[in-house]
Amino acid sequence: MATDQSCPVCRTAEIVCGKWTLLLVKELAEGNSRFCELERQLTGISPRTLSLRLRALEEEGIVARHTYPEVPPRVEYVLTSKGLALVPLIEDMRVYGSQWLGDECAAETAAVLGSDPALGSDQVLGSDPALAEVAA
Amino acid sequence: MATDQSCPVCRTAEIVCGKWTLLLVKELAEGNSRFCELERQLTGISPRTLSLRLRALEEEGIVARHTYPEVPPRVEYVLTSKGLALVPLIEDMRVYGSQWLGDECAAETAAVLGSDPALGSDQVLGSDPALAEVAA
DNA sequence: CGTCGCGCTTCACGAACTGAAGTAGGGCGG
DNA sequence: CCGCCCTACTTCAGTTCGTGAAGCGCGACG
Repeated sequence: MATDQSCPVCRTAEIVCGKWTLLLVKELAEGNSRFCELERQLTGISPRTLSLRLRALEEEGIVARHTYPEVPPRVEYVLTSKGLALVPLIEDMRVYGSQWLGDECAAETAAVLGSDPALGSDQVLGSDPALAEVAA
Repeated sequence: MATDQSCPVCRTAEIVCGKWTLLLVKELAEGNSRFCELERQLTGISPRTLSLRLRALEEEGIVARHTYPEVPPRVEYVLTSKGLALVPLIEDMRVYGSQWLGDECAAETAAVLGSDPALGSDQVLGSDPALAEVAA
C-alpha cells in the first residue's frame, strides 16, 4: 500500500506477495479449478485463506468464478488472460527453484518419468492443455 | 513451511512471498547497497522489516553483507549470483505490471526518456552496470 | 552544545495467515 | 434410519508477519 505506484514491479509485487497467490495461480494454470481440488493440491492452506485469496484474485480480474447451481453445487475458478499472463513468472520460479534451491524434485521427476507420468504434471506447464485451451 | 518441498515453484515461492523481498532484490540489482539507501528507495518499509529481510536473504545466500569497519561504519549489501538469478523474475514482473496493471509508469517513462535519463534508471535493468559487474 | 545521519534494535499495534470446528444440503454404507 | 463423507464455504481463537514511532551509540557538522 505504501509502495511506489509509479513502478510496475511494485504494482505486480502487491498482487503477488500474498503467501499462496502464485501457488494458487500455478494450480489454476495446471487445470485444477474446483475449491476442494485446490485445497488438496495446496497442502497446508486453510480454506479461509483459499477463499480470501480467490475472492481477492477475482476482484483483481485474475480469476473468473463460475457457479453451477447443480446438485451438488459446483464452483469452478479459471484464470482470465490477465491471470494467464502470470504464468511466465511461475515458469521463472520453477527454473530458479530447480537451479538454485536443492532440487530433489528434478531427480525425483527424472526417476518418475519412466514409471508414473501422472506425478510429472507440474513440470510440463509450458505444454499444459489448459494453456493452449485459453490461448486459443 | 507446509508447502510441498518437492515442487521447485513452492520452494521459490517461500523465498519470494515476503512482502518486500522482490522489491528489495530489485533495488539491490539496481545498485543500491546501503541500508539507508534501501530504506529510502523502498518508501514505506520499516527499518525492522528491512533488517529482517536482509538477514533472511543473507541466510539464504541471496545477498552478501560486507561490513567496513571505517568511520563511520559502512555496511553494504550485494546480490550473490543466487540473488542475481532472481532478476529475470523481476523483469517478468515489470512486463506484467506494465501490460496489465494501469501503466502510468510507461507513459511517464516514455516522456522522461527524452528529458531526464536519471529517472529512467529502473527500466534499463537488463543493461544495468551492476549486473555486468557481478556477472563478470 | 545540539542536532544530523548511519545502522540498526525495541516496543506496541494491526493485518495476514493458521488450524480446528461448524454449517447446509445431499449421497452412501451398514 | 443413523451416522459419516463430500462440497464450498464461514467462524473463531491464536500465531506469525509487518508497521510506525521511538531510541541508541557513534562521529560529524554548525
